[in-house]
Amino acid sequence: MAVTIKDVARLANVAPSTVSRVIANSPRISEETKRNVKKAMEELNYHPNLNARSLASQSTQTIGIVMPSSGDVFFQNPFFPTVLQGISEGAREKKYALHMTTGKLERETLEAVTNMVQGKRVDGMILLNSKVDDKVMSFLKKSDFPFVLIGKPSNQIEEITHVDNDNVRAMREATEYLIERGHKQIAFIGGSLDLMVTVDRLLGYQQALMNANIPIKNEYILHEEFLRGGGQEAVNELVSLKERPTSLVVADDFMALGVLSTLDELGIKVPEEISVVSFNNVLLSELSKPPLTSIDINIFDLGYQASRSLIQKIENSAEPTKRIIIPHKLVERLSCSEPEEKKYR
Amino acid sequence: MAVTIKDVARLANVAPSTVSRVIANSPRISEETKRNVKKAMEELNYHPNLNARSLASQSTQTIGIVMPSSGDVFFQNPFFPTVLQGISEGAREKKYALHMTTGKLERETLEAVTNMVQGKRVDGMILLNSKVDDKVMSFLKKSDFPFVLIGKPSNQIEEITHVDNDNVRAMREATEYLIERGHKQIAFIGGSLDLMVTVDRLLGYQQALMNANIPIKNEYILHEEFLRGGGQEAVNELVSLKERPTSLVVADDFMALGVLSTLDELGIKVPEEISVVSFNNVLLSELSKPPLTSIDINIFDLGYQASRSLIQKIENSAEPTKRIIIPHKLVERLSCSEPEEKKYR
DNA sequence: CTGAAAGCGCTAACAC
DNA sequence: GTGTTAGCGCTTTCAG
Repeated sequence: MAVTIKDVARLANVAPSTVSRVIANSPRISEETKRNVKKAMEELNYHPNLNARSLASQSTQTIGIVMPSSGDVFFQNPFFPTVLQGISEGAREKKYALHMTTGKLERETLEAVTNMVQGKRVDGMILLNSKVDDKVMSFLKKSDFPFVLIGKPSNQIEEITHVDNDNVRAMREATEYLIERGHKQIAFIGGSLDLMVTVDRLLGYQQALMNANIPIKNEYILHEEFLRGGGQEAVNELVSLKERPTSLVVADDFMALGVLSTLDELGIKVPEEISVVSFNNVLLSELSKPPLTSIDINIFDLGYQASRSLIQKIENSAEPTKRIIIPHKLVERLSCSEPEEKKYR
Repeated sequence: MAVTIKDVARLANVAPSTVSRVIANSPRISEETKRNVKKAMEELNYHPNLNARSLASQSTQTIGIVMPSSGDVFFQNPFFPTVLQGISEGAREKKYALHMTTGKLERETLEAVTNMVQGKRVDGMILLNSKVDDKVMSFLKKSDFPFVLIGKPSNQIEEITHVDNDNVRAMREATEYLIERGHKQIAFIGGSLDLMVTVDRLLGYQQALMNANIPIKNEYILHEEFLRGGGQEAVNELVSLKERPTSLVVADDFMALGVLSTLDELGIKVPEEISVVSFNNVLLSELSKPPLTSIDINIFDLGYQASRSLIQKIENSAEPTKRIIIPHKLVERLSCSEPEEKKYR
């Protein structure tokens, strides 16, 4: 059996509770005994049993994450590891660990979450995919269990702490960027309308067009899977239109990559014939041909702020509900045509 | 306070131990009481406290993972999420959860691992990056704690269960593929020699050349970071050689992407002037221009088999040490020139 | 087949 | 400042 607090206590000639206090770094312990106890711990190579500690103290110093179900396309997208990296860094700084489960079906996922929450395995949860009518979220809400959402909740916005970008504005700016470059036929390639991020971006797109008095055409608005395949299909539809768009806003770099490669196969030149602005600015947007002009949404920060604010909430239950907006930035590369003025200079 | 086993026991009119037996699905409990107890659990919405259970039973049903330190380039590479997905799926099937920590420095990582192992947070560990002289690994070995390595250990191969590809053969085949296509000036762009995967692949490369009686030139062998930046630098070095190589084997698709884009900038055509074979076959190898011929090493399976064999080891400590070799496969695309015969046909 | 009781290793009142 | 003691909620002998 492993070395316990009692062994340490015996060796240091103190009571177990004193050892416990030393671990917790209680202020009302004399420096001397602290030293003694620490020496004893070293000597025995003592490490606290975290299960026992969690059981007694009702806290785990662990954050739970609902991963996209294995097999989910989300895994393929660089978004996931990056946001995880951010979460992980925020947790590490506060000495929290990460605990994750997957479920294939929504039912399984819910069960896994219930287990880890009711089973007291974690002190709080970070949710990644804010679906409309999310069972996991309503469970957490009902249980009054600390959680934060990355993305935007579909309802009860004011009552759910979440970390998000201003996707409406971001997409408006992306679209305006194209409008400034003289484009009027701008198509939108987004993900599923079940996702709030798509809803917001579509809205931003429409706002930009309206502000510029450009009519909104339904055949220019496409919804595809957040994956490269989506990009290909979308392009095929768009180029067969009689009024072919001269530019595209694409909701994800990965999709944009599919778009680019399909356009290339069709012999359509970017940016000469079609301009493309995409989202996320993951590494590969720099390596594509041409390099993609992309909105950097600071994915890492999304995760980082999520774990920080979750930990705040865990450690202070009076912490108010918050909405944290992570700034975005348009990164210009070579996938868009130059504005008219420049051309004629 | 949450509902406990006692509440269930009271409602079902049995002893707490009986409830416990029902949870464990003990065979020596009458069907009737089982039903009664289960009904009571439902009624009270009972969920076992996993910390208490772990404390009493000395098992956690969770697997620990050492993540690459946040900030590590490894995170950027699609390898990581894919292997994680495999691990996660293997764990899910056996109802194991995942627990992860990061450390920035090796010291921090070791401490985190020590905490989770000695702290009894996990039943076993999966290690991802087999470095030469790995402290974490020697700690686990010394503690006689179940773990499996993804990759190849730098020593004590026979004593460490690991899941790996046959990287020597894989790279030999990649190189032979180029030789068959008439190439004699073949350069090798790999990662750091601290990584066993690089050592193996370099060996395979050299074997192929030797078998074909092609002299091995040191200036054709480059080691760069496993990231796109690496690819760019490597190309710059290689093209400035007076005997410029006609083909490249690249240890990673991401690097290969950097290679491709640099070659493009230099106006060097692939595959006409230089052929490229790369490794991993991640999604983007299909989307590059030209699409990359790449060795698919089944990253998902690497993770999947790792968690499966870890769980076997956890559940049966007599389980022998194993070496699991995941098959690879060369996926032909368009980044290599055709063999001579074909050209003249 | 089921119950009683002794821990698992730690924390947190409550004493002194 | 430090010790004593009673749990945290579960599993697991040992009886019967």
